[in-house]
Amino acid sequence: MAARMTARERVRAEITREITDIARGHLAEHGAAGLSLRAVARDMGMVSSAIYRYFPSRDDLLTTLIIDGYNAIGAAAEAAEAACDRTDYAGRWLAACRAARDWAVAHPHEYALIYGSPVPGYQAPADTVGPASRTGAVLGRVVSEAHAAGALKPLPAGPPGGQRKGLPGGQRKGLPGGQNGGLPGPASLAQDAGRLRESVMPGVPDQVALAALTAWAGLFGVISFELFGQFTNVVTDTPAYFDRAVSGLAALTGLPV
Amino acid sequence: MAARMTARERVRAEITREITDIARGHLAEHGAAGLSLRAVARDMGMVSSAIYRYFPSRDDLLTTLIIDGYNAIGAAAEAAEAACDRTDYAGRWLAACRAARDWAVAHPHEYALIYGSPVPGYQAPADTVGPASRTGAVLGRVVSEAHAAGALKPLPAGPPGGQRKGLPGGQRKGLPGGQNGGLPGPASLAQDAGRLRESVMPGVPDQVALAALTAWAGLFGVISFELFGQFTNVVTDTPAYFDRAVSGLAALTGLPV
DNA sequence: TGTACATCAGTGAACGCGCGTTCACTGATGTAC
DNA sequence: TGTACATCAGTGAACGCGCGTTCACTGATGTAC
Repeated sequence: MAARMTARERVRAEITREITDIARGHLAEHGAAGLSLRAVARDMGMVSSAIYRYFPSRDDLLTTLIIDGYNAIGAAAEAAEAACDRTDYAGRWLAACRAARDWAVAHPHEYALIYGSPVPGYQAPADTVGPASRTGAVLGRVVSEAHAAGALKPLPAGPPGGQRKGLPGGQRKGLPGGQNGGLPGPASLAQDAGRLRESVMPGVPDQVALAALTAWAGLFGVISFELFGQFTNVVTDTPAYFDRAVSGLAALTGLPV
Repeated sequence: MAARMTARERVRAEITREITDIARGHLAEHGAAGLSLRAVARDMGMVSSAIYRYFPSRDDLLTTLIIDGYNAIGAAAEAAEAACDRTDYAGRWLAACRAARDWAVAHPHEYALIYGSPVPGYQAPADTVGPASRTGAVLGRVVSEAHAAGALKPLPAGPPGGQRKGLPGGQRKGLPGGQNGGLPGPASLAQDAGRLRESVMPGVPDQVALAALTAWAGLFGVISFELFGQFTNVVTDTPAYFDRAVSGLAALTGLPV
């Protein structure tokens, strides 16, 4: 990216990009588990060992693809949201969600790589967490700005005491008891909500933060169901259904839909 | 299962079960893409070609595991829901959701096999669709029985005309125009809702059917986020958060939470 | 500007591994008379 | 109850394939003086 680059450096950057592009193509054909350095090398017209000048191992190539994927879907959501009227909070929410879905539909295997089953034997390094949070951060910003502007509808109060009445047969696994002074659910949830407030949703109440978290997970549930085939023979007009679904999810947070 | 079985048939059933059990174990260690007939045969103390007496190909073994997985999570949800007071609709919903999550947490790789990224190169045959719908059917039954009993809160009316106002830049892909007489979204969605009514949610209004669909997708979004690592460093008390989340999703349908 | 040396990209062979599937075969178990 | 034949489970060898990674190497490109 720096202006001063030797010819060698420029060629190196170019070839690195070419490798990741070809790897993305293979991802689309054979999935993450089928991504092979040898196959990429073949498509590059190189001998397989030459790839090791650019990526020290297959997992490093995968990591690059994962980070690129998170950045791409995050950037799409950011750009769509940024193009909206600042006071149209529901519009901003919807735009971000649509952008995420559009990217996913256009790049189903990259989507599966980042939001699908973990790749067996692969451990995501710490560099992925920043990019991974971009899309959620967009959604969080919309909610917290709506809250700051007083544009959120009030939510119905949560269940008193936080923990629901038990089921017959008591099949809920107990929480590690007691360290929050007898109200295990709420205290720990308040901590989680506090962390969300600090990172992506400044100023919002616990309830709103947790609802936004659910809306975020729900968004990707809907996208995954569409892409992974659960909606086959169930939803035919997926774009129309998607708009409905994410409007419903937005309502969980109090956004005026 | 029939009472009359020859010794040979019983042995065959037993060994078939043993193969799937071992295969499930391998799934847990190496993921779906790493499931190998040879490895299963090794663990059985058989030569690899012997497996072909029981499964004609690797894909058939995978199909069996997929069907078993759907049946297992569906049966868990059914049993938990059946144990509840029939008029406690929110309790029935929560019980089914918790059972689904508990099963998923206990069988993460089987869960990934059925609700994660599609296995590359594998095409799910028609036998999977029945079992695949069991969990959703439980949730749908709760909602439709609650509706029949008049226990659902009324939902706010959907957006008039169904289709939201466009985004700046008009990035929505157009629906194939016109065949529903100018209101593309709602008419097609009404069809989808009608199909849901016929299959799993008799008697409910379109809006409720679509909301239940979103709640269903949202449930698995939350489970997937937990299992696939998206909640790492975000949610610490996952059981407590899960209860909150699925209560929120239930509210989308009008269930009294 | 020219030369000597260091750095780097790419080669080609090899290591050691695992995979799905086919095939002709041996024995054991079941069935019909 | 006993025998002849058919069915089936499991064997062992083989086919043809692909994989990640290492290593000593050749040339080309860059750098320091």
